[in-house]
Amino acid sequence: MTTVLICDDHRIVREGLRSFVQGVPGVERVETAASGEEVLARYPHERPDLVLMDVRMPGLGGLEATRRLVASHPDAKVIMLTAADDREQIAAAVTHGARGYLLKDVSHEELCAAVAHALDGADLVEPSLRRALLQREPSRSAPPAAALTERELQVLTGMSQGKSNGQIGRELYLSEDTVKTHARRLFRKLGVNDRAQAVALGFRRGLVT
Amino acid sequence: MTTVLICDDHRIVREGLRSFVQGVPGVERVETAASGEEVLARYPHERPDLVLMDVRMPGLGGLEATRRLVASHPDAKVIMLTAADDREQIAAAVTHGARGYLLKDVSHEELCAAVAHALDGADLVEPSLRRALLQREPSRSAPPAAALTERELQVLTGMSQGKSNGQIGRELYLSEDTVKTHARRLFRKLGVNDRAQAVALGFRRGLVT
DNA sequence: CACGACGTCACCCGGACGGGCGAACGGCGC
DNA sequence: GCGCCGTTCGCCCGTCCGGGTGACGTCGTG
Repeated sequence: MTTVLICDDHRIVREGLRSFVQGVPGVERVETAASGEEVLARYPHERPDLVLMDVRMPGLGGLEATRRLVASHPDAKVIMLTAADDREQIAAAVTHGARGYLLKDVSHEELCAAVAHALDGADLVEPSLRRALLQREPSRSAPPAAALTERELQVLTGMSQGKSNGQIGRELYLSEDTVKTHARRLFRKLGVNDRAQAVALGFRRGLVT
Repeated sequence: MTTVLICDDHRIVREGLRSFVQGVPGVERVETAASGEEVLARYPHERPDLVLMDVRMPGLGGLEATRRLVASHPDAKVIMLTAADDREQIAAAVTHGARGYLLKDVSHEELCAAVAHALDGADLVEPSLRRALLQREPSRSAPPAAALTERELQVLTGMSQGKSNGQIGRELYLSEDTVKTHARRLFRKLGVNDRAQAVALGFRRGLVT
């Protein structure tokens, strides 16, 4: 029983993907989830053979959801769906444990091929994106793109809503000093040095919405 | 011959929408376009009865495309598709000439109903969004969403790239004090009080990328 | 058990930021 | 000509922010 689990917060995208994936030979069941949290909750029971996950989602983003899923289920196969041909996002997707990534603009054939290959167990990359990746300078050995912790993500979310450290602290029942500690740490991880940069990067990577 | 034209840069979304819309009684032909430019080019020849347009698209955004389309074809019916339940975006959609707006998370039934009503000639709003709009305080009679000037947009862009006021000033050949003046003004216009909020709003409104 | 990662809190300090205010110039429209 | 707007620049001041450092507790892993 070959099952594919689709995760996206937009019903339209879920249905679009479903109609695409249902045509793939070998796929017998297609399930859908509307959030990263839902995937984490359902995966242990349903054990889909492949997860198609959108990067950009409210709450747990696709990246973080994938990281956690792969951490607890190392054999999980995740293909990340990215809206834009953004090297940052793709690199992030791979470092977070995704087996592959697809542009939301893929053709029916490309998606079929990708799903089929992934079900075969092969890691894969979308051809046009592979080219984009290969074009990049091989110099910088890639900062490991450290994953944010739960708290750090909460603080970043607060920042993206324009809240001050004090406000974030009150909402999370923390002291302002603690929020500042989390802020410092997430700045380090993201490689930025102020909240504006952090917010911008958060949006670009789909950590916040 | 009732025709609906779907416009979105992601094939998956286009196909998802197509599968939704094709089920609507009365719709005989469903066309798709991948950009706002394509819609403007094809509309005069194909004269679709309804256009479903995504707000977030590279190049000509959905808002600008709608504005131009309605300017040249005042009888054009456009339903805007928004990803997030964002009052700002919806208000913008309406002021740009859209007859209605839908969340990308609509159910099949909601979309069918919306399309059917729009084809009937009625202006419409998505129920869950209407509620969100009605919940807002009726006190503030809507700040006209003042447009940013060229300079202000440049400063905001710099902010979204994590630059300090001094850096922005050096790049634009301005004094830091001048940058701060533009910053203060764009904060006022956007209704925020620090750069992090401004960056977040910039991303949400698509002012920066 | 010891170690590391995470979370919580605290202190100090310098600098960047944000707000209020004033001022001057050029262009545009009436 | 007058007024409005956008742009440019300056000053003051309070404050929040960001960096450094230290500390303590709790987990889970090795």
